[in-house]
Amino acid sequence: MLQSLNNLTENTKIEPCNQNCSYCFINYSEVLIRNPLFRGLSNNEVGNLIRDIHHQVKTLHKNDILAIEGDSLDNLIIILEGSVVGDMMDFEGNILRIEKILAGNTIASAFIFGESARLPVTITAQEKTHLLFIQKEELLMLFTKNKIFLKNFLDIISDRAQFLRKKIRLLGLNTIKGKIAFYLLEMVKKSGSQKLILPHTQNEIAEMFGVTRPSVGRVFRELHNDRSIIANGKKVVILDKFRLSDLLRSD
Amino acid sequence: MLQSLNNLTENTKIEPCNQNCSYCFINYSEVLIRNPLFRGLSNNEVGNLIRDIHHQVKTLHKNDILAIEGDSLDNLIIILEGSVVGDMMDFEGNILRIEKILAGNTIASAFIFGESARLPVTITAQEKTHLLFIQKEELLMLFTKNKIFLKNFLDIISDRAQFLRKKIRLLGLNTIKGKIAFYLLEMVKKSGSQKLILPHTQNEIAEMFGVTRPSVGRVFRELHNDRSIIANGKKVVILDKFRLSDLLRSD
DNA sequence: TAATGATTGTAACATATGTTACATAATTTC
DNA sequence: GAAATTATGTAACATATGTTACAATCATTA
Repeated sequence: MLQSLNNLTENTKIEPCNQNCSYCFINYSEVLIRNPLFRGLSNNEVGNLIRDIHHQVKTLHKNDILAIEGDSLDNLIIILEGSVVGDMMDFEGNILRIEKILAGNTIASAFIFGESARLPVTITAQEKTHLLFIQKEELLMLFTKNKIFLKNFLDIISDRAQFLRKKIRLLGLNTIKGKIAFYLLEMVKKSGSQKLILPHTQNEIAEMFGVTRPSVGRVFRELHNDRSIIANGKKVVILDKFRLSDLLRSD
Repeated sequence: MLQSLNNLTENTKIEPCNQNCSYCFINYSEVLIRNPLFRGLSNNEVGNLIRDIHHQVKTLHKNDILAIEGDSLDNLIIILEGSVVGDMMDFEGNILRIEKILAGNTIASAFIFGESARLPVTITAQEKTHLLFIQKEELLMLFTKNKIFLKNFLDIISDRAQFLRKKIRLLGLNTIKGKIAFYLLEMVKKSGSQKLILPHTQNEIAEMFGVTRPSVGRVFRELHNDRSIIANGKKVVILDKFRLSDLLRSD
């Protein structure tokens, strides 16, 4: 942990780009083009947008901590390569994992403005990760220069709000069994199959919902015993999708 | 309930304004001026902004339902007078009260854009309420015309995101005792006194946190018994603020 | 003011979840 | 491939919370 913080100081120093940087455009244009922030803009337009602003690139190594929940947030942060996770933690060490964020997405974009712009979560790199930073003021300038860019940003923010809404609903209205049912149904949706190899350990699932690992195991056992699923470690076969849906106290 | 829906159809019909409406400006400029959306703009500028766009005013009576969670959201909605509450409900009738919103504020502003712009909560009037609607497309136009307006909107959205973040933290990392402690400490902060007359029934508090009313009563009793508070109906005296803080698994 | 409805207090019991500990199996590292 | 580490399964017990019910008190209405 202390070592990670040291790494942060030494190896993740911001590399400022100059005014007409082509490094980012050449190296990351593919990623940026795919970013929802630039949807509907041509390569040329994206290039111009980036070149016109002061941007910075930062590299994180696996397990590096970019910032702590509550740190001030003055930039839009785009993941160029790699992935990070966002966690909430309390002083007893309990972890609530909010999200894993992949390359091509932005970090905490809904939190950049406001009377006190602070990071909602602690950001940790899951692997070697490259991040592009755009200062808030530059961002505002881009909004006035390009309406599509502005609309894209607003769309992203509202999608993020929907994500937070879903989280609140899940945490506020569901039992652990409901939460696991939600998780399994999401995995089915993602993989398009009732036969799953879960991409998370029970511990990770527990962190997603702010519960304990043995409780996660217990719920899997109960679902197995009442024939909603066949559970064998990470291998899960969904037997009764409707019964899972019924566990989910949704709309 | 059915009666409320009928009321919605008959008495809350949108009153469209014409192109140069001065009705809204004359009647609601005081409220609008105070709205964070118009912060830093002169009366003149606010008047011009409103007059230039197609806006509508809608009236709700007490207990009228404006819209159901999941309904499509095509407008920015500003509360001119009155107040509403936003609730999430599941199919078993459990209610999670997200917020009471007062005049001078906007409803679900963070959710207006996005790939599927939908209301995050069911909106119910607490009293007779006047709402101003600005269509999404008009809003976008206003952003390009007035940078201050755009910045204000972005600030509001980020404040809303912070609100949602806090909600998630509270729901995901706290026991009922922690949630009540949070509630009491918030009331102390609002009133500036350790002697409180709570503005909510136990049932309302239960809805705020998605728990049951007897559990709320139990927690009050336990806090009373361990001398953190003196609780006598809605009258609460905080005896040990630090012990309450300790119950709150916060940062 | 009396009646009615809403709120609060609380008990007994049931259910859900956390805690702790240990054994076994699976995966990763050297 | 062996050793070390991590993940999973699970039990026993403790604690937190929900459910149901009823009595007492308070607030509102006629």
